[in-house]
Amino acid sequence: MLTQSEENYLKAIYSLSEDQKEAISTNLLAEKMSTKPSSVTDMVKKLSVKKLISYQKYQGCELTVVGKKRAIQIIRKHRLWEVFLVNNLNFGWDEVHEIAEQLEHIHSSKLTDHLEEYLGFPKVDPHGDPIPNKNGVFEKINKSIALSDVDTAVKGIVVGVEDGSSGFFQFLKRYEIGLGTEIKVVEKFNFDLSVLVLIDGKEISFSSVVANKIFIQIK
Amino acid sequence: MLTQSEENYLKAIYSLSEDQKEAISTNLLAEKMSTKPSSVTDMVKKLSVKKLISYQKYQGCELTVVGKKRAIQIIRKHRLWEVFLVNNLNFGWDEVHEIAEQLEHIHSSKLTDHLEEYLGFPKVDPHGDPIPNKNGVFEKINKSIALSDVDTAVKGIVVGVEDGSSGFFQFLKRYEIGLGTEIKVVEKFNFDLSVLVLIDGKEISFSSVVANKIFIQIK
DNA sequence: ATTATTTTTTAGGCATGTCTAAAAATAGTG
DNA sequence: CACTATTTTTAGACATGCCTAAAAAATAAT
Ligand SMILES: [Mn+2]
Ligand SMILES: [Mn+2]
Ligand SMILES: [Mn+2]
Ligand SMILES: [Mn+2]
Repeated sequence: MLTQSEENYLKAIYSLSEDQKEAISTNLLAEKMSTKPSSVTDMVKKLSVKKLISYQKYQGCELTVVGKKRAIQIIRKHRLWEVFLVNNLNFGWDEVHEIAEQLEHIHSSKLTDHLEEYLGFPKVDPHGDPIPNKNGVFEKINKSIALSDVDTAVKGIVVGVEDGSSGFFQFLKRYEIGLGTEIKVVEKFNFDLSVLVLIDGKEISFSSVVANKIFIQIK
Repeated sequence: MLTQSEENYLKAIYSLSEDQKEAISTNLLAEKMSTKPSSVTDMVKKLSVKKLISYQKYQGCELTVVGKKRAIQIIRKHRLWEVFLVNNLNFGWDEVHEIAEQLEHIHSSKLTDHLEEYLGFPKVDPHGDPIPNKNGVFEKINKSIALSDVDTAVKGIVVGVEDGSSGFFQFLKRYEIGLGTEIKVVEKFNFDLSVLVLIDGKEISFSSVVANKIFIQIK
């Protein structure tokens, strides 16, 4: 049985591995976990002994096949609970992440599977992220593109946002942006990487920080 | 924010306080928590500093008003989740306790309240135990009586069972006993405190252990 | 190739929650 | 009222997960 901390490390390593093929460095993982590199070293040693990651001193770490499966199961639980909170308990999509961070650590595969069935085997969570099935399989249908990478004059609909701070969700709510919102890129400014977009007839300027976190699907 | 361990101690103290008016002794609490008296001493000191219990060396402990409220909120969550698991996720009443032991520690009063509403403000959990409302108020309608205390020839229907091991639930399932089952006490044996009962036309002998855990309502 | 910088690990410490063994306090008995 | 038995607390230890400060290794720069 893994501790919550161990599970959170596995999730973090998995998440970072999606962005890069190479091993995850101690410092990068420390950053992600909001902790100190020395703490990370302690933990990767432990996870390595448990064969959940491969780790060589000074060489960073990578999930083993078993470790990756564990990570995906935790993500599965996280996203299923988020669906439940939004669809059934009337939470906003901006309120569920923190609670799901707790619920993802409940140990009962039967619970997870029954919940999935109860929810009608959803394919994506409220933020547009795919939900792995019982066997850890999920489609990376996310051929979405960050607003910052969209060409001028191109439009699309929001299919995902990066799991971020509650401040970011507040921001989205303020501008009435959610899954399905249509956004058109009007102009891009190189000097500060900001993006001028058109939403529901209104022009809005997004900073590069925001433009990097909103993902749209074109056509 | 309380740790899971602290919350479990509060629950245990509350539970023991229902059976006795006096302060809860260190040994009794250790027994209930399946831990050692020395560990209990450590914890009661901590809870005392936090003003959740009153505690004087060698004199046992009692919940403060604040501590009692906390305990009741945890019980509220436990029972609401049990209702959800049985009513919505198709779990059997004998399978939900362990999972609820985990779910009761999720910190979000909004979640609890939304769940309660979603479930339709249930008054009792799947084991017949009352569910406190948002303000910690609940009716002790449990004028039920343990089988061991029922007089000979008296009959009633099962309205509750003591939260016990999964072995106990297996036992109940084997004899097809659930909420609503009619049981008649045929004879009581003083030499071993066993009870001979009649269920659905069949005579069964219950040990005193079992007779103490099944609660029926008469007439 | 040597020095400087950055990254990573080690060493030692702290808080939580548990344990065993021993000491202290309380309760029970004649 | 002493003496014993039980209960409870203390002392010291261990595992987990985190920290700071210092040492060691790897990487970059001169
Ligand atoms: Mn999330
Ligand atoms: Mn988490
Ligand atoms: Mn229960
Ligand atoms: Mn619990």
